[in-house]
Amino acid sequence: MPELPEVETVVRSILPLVGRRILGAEFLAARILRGGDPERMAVRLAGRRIGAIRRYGKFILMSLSGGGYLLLHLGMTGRLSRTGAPGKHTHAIFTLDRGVLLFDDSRQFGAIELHEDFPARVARLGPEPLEMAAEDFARSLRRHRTRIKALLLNQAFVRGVGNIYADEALFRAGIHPMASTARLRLDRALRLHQALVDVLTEAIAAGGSSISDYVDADGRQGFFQVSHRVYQRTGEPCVSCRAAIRRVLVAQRSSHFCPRCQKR
DNA sequence: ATCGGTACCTGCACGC
DNA sequence: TGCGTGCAGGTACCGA
Repeated sequence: MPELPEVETVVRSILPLVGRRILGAEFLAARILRGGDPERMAVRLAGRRIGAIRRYGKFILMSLSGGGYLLLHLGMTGRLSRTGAPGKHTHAIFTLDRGVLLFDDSRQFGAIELHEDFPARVARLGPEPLEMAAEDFARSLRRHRTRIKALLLNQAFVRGVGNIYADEALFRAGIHPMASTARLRLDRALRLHQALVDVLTEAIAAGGSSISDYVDADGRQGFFQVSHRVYQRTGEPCVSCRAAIRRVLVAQRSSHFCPRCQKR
């Protein structure tokens, strides 16, 4: 589900939680805590107030009173909800002084962590693509030796790009997903940066892509999926040249591209 | 230090 | 109807 635009939309939908106090927390699936102890974590959370809520790539970071951070990752199928009742895949229930926050995740790839210091795994992420200068993006890109699709998915290169927006940006830039980064000419690298900025900006404005069941914390769907030009359009005509969209595996991930418009 | 492959989990669509 | 297969927005870990 959630890449940068979806997580950004979710974060905006939970901004009303800033200033709320956590009265209690209940964790129903220990796996989501990644080794953390449910009981101890609940005790440590109780009584703390939610401060700033920020997105770092695909991570959601809430600062807490008394120092420390609650770190959330939605994985593939994670959802936050401020409304509705706990269901089959509800793994965490935060009871607040006003309202509630539920964490649902059918595939359990998501994570909830409590850190007393700024989390190292967040500090290790690459820059935000929307805050990065085009020249820095191009320079960094050409230092790597891999296929461009794999690099876009590498969160240490830029943070927040996932399978949908990698494919969509590559299409807009006319670059084949298997193109070699080291041999990509400067003008094409700069064009890719612009394509990435454009597609992410448009997707945020659309509230993200709702592929199967993605919704924000208020249950609202995104509608950028109707603007996808290649992602999951295998066999359909290219919006630009009518050639059939193809699908190949790059770094074990489906990659959708136009064989005529996108060059290596 | 980097890279590709695999594992982790559940649900769904599809063909037989 | 049921069963097997392949696929799905994610990251972490392994060995090369």
